[in-house]
Amino acid sequence: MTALPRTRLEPDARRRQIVEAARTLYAERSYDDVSLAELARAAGVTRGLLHHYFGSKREIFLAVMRDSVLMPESELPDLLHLPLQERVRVTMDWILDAAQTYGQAWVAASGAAELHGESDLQVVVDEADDRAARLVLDAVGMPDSPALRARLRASAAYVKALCREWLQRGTLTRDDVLVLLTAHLVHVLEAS
Amino acid sequence: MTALPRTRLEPDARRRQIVEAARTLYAERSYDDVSLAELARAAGVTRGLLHHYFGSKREIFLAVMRDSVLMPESELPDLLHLPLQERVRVTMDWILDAAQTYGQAWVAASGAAELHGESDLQVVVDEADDRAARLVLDAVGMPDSPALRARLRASAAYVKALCREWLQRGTLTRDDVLVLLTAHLVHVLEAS
DNA sequence: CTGCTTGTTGACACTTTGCCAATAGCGTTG
DNA sequence: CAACGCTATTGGCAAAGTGTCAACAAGCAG
Repeated sequence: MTALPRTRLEPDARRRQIVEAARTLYAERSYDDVSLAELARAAGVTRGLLHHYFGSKREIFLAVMRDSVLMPESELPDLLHLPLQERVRVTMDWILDAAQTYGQAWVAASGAAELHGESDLQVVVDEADDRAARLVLDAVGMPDSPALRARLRASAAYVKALCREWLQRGTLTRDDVLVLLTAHLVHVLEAS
Repeated sequence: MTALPRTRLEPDARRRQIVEAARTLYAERSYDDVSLAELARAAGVTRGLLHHYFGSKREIFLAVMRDSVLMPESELPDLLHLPLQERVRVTMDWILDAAQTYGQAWVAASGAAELHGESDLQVVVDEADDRAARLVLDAVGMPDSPALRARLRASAAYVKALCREWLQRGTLTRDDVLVLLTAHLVHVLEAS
């Protein structure tokens, strides 16, 4: 191994680079199949640096999750002139697009659990679901409230599970999912 | 450490004993916080034996999950004389009881994910959801079909997410959950 | 009592994580 | 332009963990 010239980066840039390399590895292999040594090699740095920036292996993993699990920012047009049913349908349609395009990790995050008490990962996923709930409320133009948010957080799990049936198992079509979700959300939102 | 007398057990009994000890530990601490050394101590055996029976640490974890994640067998009375809405409500009521009594792990298994490709844990949870789907179909007396099962598997994620809001966060009441679930499932089952 | 089957152990080899003092980019200053 | 200082980066050490295997012994059969 010929010693490479060591290059100095801004902390932010380095962090991003590491997270990016980690995301690539974690996309195909599981958490404990990927060692820090391998991750360091893939990122082009040494193990010491990983600890310097993230403190622990787990923390790197969580950093990857934190931004894999978030939905992209909504750029929906103003829908307030449409009836509720239609607002919901358009919003869900947008979400399904997002799931198909960016959401491999987001969708995958629904199923199995590294459960057991308040898992650190659980916290990350919960936060993401809460954001998704607010996003939907904003898109359909309904007032926020704790009770409604709780219902929508639970619905987020349903959305992800349906997307998994559609994208990973092929047991449902995109249209199946859209129809189910629209009806479901209309009901949840109207019951408030 | 005074050497304990070594006792010889039937393989099945030993396996159960180990899984039981592991479940207790995993109930409070996460997968990689619990070492095999500690697990062996808790089970009253040596590390070598753990590997002898399960082959790897991961396999022990999965064994614990496999029987934590299953719902108990249904012992519902025959509901076929009732209207669909009522059949669903009784079934959901029974599921909520089960969740409250046995289902800490089952509920927890909804949220965060040890995701990434086809995780081994994902497979276990999927299998459990599929069983739950069949259980519901049987209880409400509807014919099985791949499309309907797919919908119900996705609904299983929704059920668990609602139970988490109820049991772990306290953001919904048991009755909230029951009402939401009954309406949801009636809709899913009728749309077939 | 002797021998056999097989559940069980203890030690060894290897991998991995975490830690820390030493090194060296790169911008700043005189 | 040369010396300096800040700090990003490295390399090696120590502790802990997992997996493997040959040897040991509990309980049963003859």
